[in-house]
Amino acid sequence: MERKPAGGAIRNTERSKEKFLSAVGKILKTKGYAGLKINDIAKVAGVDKKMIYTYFGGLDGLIDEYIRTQDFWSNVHADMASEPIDDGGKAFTKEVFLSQFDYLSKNKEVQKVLLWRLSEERKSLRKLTDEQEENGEVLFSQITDPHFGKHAEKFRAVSAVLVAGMYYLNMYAEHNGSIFSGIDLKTDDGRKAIKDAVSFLIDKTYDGL
Amino acid sequence: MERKPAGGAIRNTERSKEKFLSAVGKILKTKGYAGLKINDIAKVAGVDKKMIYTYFGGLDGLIDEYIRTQDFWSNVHADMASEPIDDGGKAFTKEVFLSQFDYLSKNKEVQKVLLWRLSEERKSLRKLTDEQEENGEVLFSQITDPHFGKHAEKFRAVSAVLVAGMYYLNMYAEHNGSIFSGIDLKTDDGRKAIKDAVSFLIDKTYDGL
DNA sequence: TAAACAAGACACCAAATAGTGTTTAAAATT
DNA sequence: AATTTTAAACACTATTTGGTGTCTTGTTTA
Repeated sequence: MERKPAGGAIRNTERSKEKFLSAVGKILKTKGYAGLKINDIAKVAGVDKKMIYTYFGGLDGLIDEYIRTQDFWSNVHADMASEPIDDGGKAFTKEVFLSQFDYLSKNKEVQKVLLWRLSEERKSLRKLTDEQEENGEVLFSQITDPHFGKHAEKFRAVSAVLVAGMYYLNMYAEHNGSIFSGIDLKTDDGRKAIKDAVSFLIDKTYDGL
Repeated sequence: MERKPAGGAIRNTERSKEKFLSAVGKILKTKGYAGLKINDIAKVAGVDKKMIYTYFGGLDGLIDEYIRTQDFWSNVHADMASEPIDDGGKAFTKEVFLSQFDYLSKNKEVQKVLLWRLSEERKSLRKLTDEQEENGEVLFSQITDPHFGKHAEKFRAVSAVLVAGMYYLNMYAEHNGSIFSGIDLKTDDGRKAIKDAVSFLIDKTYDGL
């Protein structure tokens, strides 16, 4: 019995699966999670929607597999210990936060995922959130908690506000008028002002805690 | 001709309009903007959906009127000059920011509007955003810009990050796992940690700019 | 009180949407 | 080469959705 996966030019399970998954990404990027209708996905993929049921058990299965297989935050947990840390992680924290900010502004897919997570309850998204939280936990418990000692939680709170702020501002720039607090988030100057502010606040936190 | 608006116990235009508008609010609060389907609104209102077309010209008209007639940010532009300002607006800014944070956590409707604005393009929502921006502009140009002089833009950038951060954290707490950077945003302690951090960052900004 | 008006109930249509049954033919197995 | 398997097209159903036409009857006006 045991049938080999189709490797032909016309019928090919793996290739069709890929087409579906990439169609999900394409639609998510352009229309957001609300645009993930099964008919449209099939149309974009160029494969009959029936296959979504046979391959993934349905729309939910496909979407969950998409979320599971994408590595949205690959940039972050990249190189933790590239350089020795002797400043309590100040430079490293700045680097992580600011590169996060730029990464997000470029990557519309991740922006949509952020929005998605705020809008819809979904196990696979929750898992994504938990993993991200675990990831951050490494930075805190390994590097900044030891440095800040009894003020460790305060630093975490500052981080929360800064990261959350950068998340929101990026989503805002994409969808709203782009001007927030009089700063044009779509210009390089505006974005630099935000990054300088974050940098400044990190400095002050390291100085003043 | 000139017919008086129906004031009967059974048929009453104004009352029905109100029912529709309040149904929109109720659904928005519980299910978010995606739940604003015309059939469901009519069901919640207890009035035939046909009336939505005759009164508001359709679903969009109803929704726009809802947005127009609600005063989501009434708490903010309340009392600008309650006390004399001699600290460059430090106390006032803190007060505005922190009360904003608490207000948002209590008011689910406004949370949904924030999310809505990030998700859907809509003139009436855009207008809301612009009005809010104009409102903030008063605080900046009247109070903080003069105080910070050439660093005025830097303070605006800091404000942007802090306000955006508080927006995001409130939405996050409502929908996601509630723990962000190791801080439980649903507990009083966690929320206090965030507020302390914001307060701390404002202090440092006033000290250090 | 009778006539005119309009609120709104009810039934209907059309489009979009998720999901399934049947058939075809491409590719693997024998 | 014949047979079996199954990828995938096609056609279909059911449900949800927005939107409209018609008729009844409460309410206002004359």
